[in-house]
This record gives sequence, structure tokens and C-alpha cells, in this order.
Amino acid sequence: MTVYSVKQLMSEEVKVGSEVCVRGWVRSRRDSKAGLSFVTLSDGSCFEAVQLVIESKLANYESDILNLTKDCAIIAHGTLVASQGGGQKFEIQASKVEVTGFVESPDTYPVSPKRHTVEYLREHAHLRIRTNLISSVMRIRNTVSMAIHDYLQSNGFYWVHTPLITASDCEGAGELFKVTTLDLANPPRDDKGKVDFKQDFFGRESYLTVSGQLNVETYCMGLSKVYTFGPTFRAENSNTTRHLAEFWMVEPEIAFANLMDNAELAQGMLKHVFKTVLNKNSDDMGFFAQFIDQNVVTRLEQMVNDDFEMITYTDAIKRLENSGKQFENPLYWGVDMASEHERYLCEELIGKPTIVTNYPKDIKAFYMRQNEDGKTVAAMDILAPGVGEIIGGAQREERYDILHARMTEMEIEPEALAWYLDLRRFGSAPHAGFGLGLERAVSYITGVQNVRDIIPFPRTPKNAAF
RNA sequence: GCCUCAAUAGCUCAGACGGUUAGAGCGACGGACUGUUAAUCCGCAGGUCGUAGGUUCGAUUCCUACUUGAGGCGCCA
Repeated sequence: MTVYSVKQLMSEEVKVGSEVCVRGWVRSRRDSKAGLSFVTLSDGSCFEAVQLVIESKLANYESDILNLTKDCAIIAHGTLVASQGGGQKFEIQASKVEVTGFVESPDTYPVSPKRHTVEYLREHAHLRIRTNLISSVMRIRNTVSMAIHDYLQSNGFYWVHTPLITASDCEGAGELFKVTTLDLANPPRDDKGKVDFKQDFFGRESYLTVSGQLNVETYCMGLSKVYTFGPTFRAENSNTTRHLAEFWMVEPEIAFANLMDNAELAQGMLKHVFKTVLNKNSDDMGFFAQFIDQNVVTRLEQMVNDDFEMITYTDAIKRLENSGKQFENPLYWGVDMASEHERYLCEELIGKPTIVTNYPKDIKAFYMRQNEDGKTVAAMDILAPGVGEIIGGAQREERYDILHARMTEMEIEPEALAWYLDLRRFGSAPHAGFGLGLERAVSYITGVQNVRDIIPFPRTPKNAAF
């Protein structure tokens, strides 16, 4: 008897009348006095569950079937038949049902068959995948990840596995986690009494990376089109719905490219991702439309069909100033826009994802390419309504003298990043790239507002349970 | 890191201007009914009112500290 996933059974690829085996977790049980029970079974392969029709004549009906509660694990054998009831096309007439694990004390089992708050589910992160909400999020997270790979791979990009451990503390994207094997209670000291990192594992201070960008730029200068896709770490004490200490980021980097090429790539990639989710996860998206935000589907459809708005920082400031809206935070050319500005711009004034370009150089990183005006750099942020910044990117400074001068100005030791500067000495080429926060993208797609519910086991300040 | 709010049944919440037996819905459990499907109907159980102090004759209620959680801001993806 062949084992099928629920997804296969529901896809009409299995003939009615086939003998089948399904395995999964009980979602609900309803007993009928007609001498049968209905058990809906979910295995996570898709949003749908399959209904088992279990007659009381089965040997273990009294002992096992009548004791099934939510999330008992079972292996069921039977015949796939057209459903006699409404609500589903197919069901399984069970011939044998084996229980591999009952749920102890169903009265206190955390994932009872009722609606739970996301905060409560977070405290039971090891069990929350058994809810519609989290399983739908995780299937979409998977679709998004694979759609990103698809898009980049089919456009000639190579996936580069940049290191998670780094020795440069000057990447400029936030606080770093230290990596050490020294005994913190009794570390070795040098002549001056300072901790002697020469004796540490790497012979110097080292950290978890805050971005693979600088490393991937080196591979870009040889493979032309590359990307990193992996976890990233920030030791910021950030307590918001859109920050994690450990999160996943995609960072494409293209050689012989400028800011416009970069924006085009970002837009093309996002559109492909949205389209793929709409195609592959319509059930999951339907669930979000029903329970989270009724606009999620139409919003994505619009994204796919409409181009993103592109606006320069200078024009964005003008539009915000001319809007007449009063803001809490000061607004003038040169200011780093506060999130109330960004939100008003893309949610109220524009109403769709917005690419803001050419920011003042003083509020951006050292590696961004300086524009001819001497005041701005070729940076871009993509703002999504409701989530804020989901992409940050730039054309990189490929001119050695200018990059070196900028580093000095910003008090970054050129020696510490000599290898990065070398790229500008040996066959330098214009290039550009961006970083896409995976959790923020999935948050935007699903309407699930807190990125802690987008990653299986969220790491945030004071929380690394599970 | 800053600001604000919250903590009462397995879950979501109500409540008492300090006073005898702290309530509801959902869930669980039991029963009725039924090719059912968020089933429906009836019933039952379930609480150290976050922790530690303080004020008081008396505190779950007021005060303080702590812990945990949430939201907003900053940092960014």
C-alpha cells in the first residue's frame, strides 16, 4: 500500500478506488451514532486536511479511535473514495488505523483546537507548527526561499556561501556578537592587562557576521553575478515587530552594474517571488486573507502587475514637506527619514512599494558610490507598505581613491579592510547589490505582522529558548 | 537602550472605589443527536488572581521592587 501525502491525495493525481496510506496528526474527530467517526488528518504537506471515515467495526475503534484528540499521531490505511459529505472532494474509507502517539492530558495540551494568540504560540514554539497559522507561514517561507533561488539561478547568478564568522568589526551594520573560546571567567592577559585575543581561537577578535556583502563582493569580481543567502546576526537591543538577532538575508551582487540595474533586479526578484506565492500557496494565502488581513491577496496581485514607484530621496523629502502633514520628527534635506516619514510616503502618498534612491552620503555606509553632486550616494531602499524597509542596497564605490578617502573620513581603518580595498586596485569594476530581509518579505506577503512568527525559533533580546 | 501598557481557570478576557462562596466564552471531560466537518444541544470539573516585600484589623484589588510578555521609538533587513 503506497504512502501518499495529503497534498498528493488532494491533487487528483491518485485515482479514486486506490488503496492508500496517510500519516499525520489529528486535527479533529467527530463521532456519529451511525457507527462511524470522522477524523480529519493533517500532515503539513498542504493547507488542506484529509478526512478519514472510520467505522466502528475496526478492532481498535473503542480503545483507540474514540480516544483520539487533536495532534495524536496516526498511520491510516484505506481506500480513497469520493466524499459522500460536502466540504471535501475526497476522503479515505479507513481499513486500519494505527496510533503511534496519543496526546497526554488534552485539557492542558498547549495547541488545543481553538484560536490562540501569536504571543501564546511563541511561548510554545516547538508545538506551534501544528497550527494553521504557523504552518501556512512556514510553507510560504519555503516558497519564498525557493522562488528567490529560482529567479537568481535562472538569471545566471551563483550562490556563494560566505562565512558566518568574521574578523572585521567595521561592516557598519550594527552591533556584533563576539565569537570566542577564551575562558570568560579567567581570560589570558597581555602586558597591558588587556584580554589577549592572540590566544583566542582565531588569534584575533572575531564575530558573527552582520552581512555577507563585503565578502560576496569579492566573488562578484570574478563570477559576475552572485548572491548570498543565509543567516545573519545583529546584537542590537532592538525590540520591535521587525527585528531579530538572527535572521535570514539574501544579498545579490552584480558586476558591471549601476543603481538602476540594481533596482530592476530587486523589483524583478520581488515580483517573481510574489507571483510564485500566489500560484503555489493560494490556500495558505486564502487563510491569511480570511483571518489576518483581507487585502493580502489583492495587494500581491497589484504588486505583480504594477511597477514599483521610484523616487529620489530629494523628491521624497519635497513631497513629504508639501504634503502638509505634521510629523513628530524633524524633516529637512539631509535628515535620515524616521519610520513615520517612510510609512507616510509609501503608505499614504504613494500606496505601493517604493524605491527611494540617492540618499545624502552622510547617513549612508562608507562603501556606497558617491554621485557627481558630491552630496549624495547611489543608495536605494525599498519600502513596503505596512512593514517599512525590506530592501537596502547601493551601487558600490569602485574608485580606490574615493573609497579610501571615505573610509578615513568615517574613521574606518583602511588596513583592516585591505582585502576589500584590493578589489579596487586589481581590475576594479562598477558593481551594485542589495540585501533583502527574508522575514520582512514573508511578513509583508502574509500580513503576519511580527517577524518572530515568521522564523521557526526567533532569537530576540533575552530570548533564545528552544 | 528609551517610553507606554499588561500579568485573574488549559486559552482569551471580565471583575471587585480593600471585606464572606472570583465570573463568562472557548478548550477539555461526560451525555443527547447527527454522513459529520470551527457541528449542534445539555451537563460537569477546573483558580496560591506573575514573584517578593510594604500599608491595613483584613490585599487578588492600593504602594514599591523584580520577573515575564506586548506595542511604539531608535538601530536596520
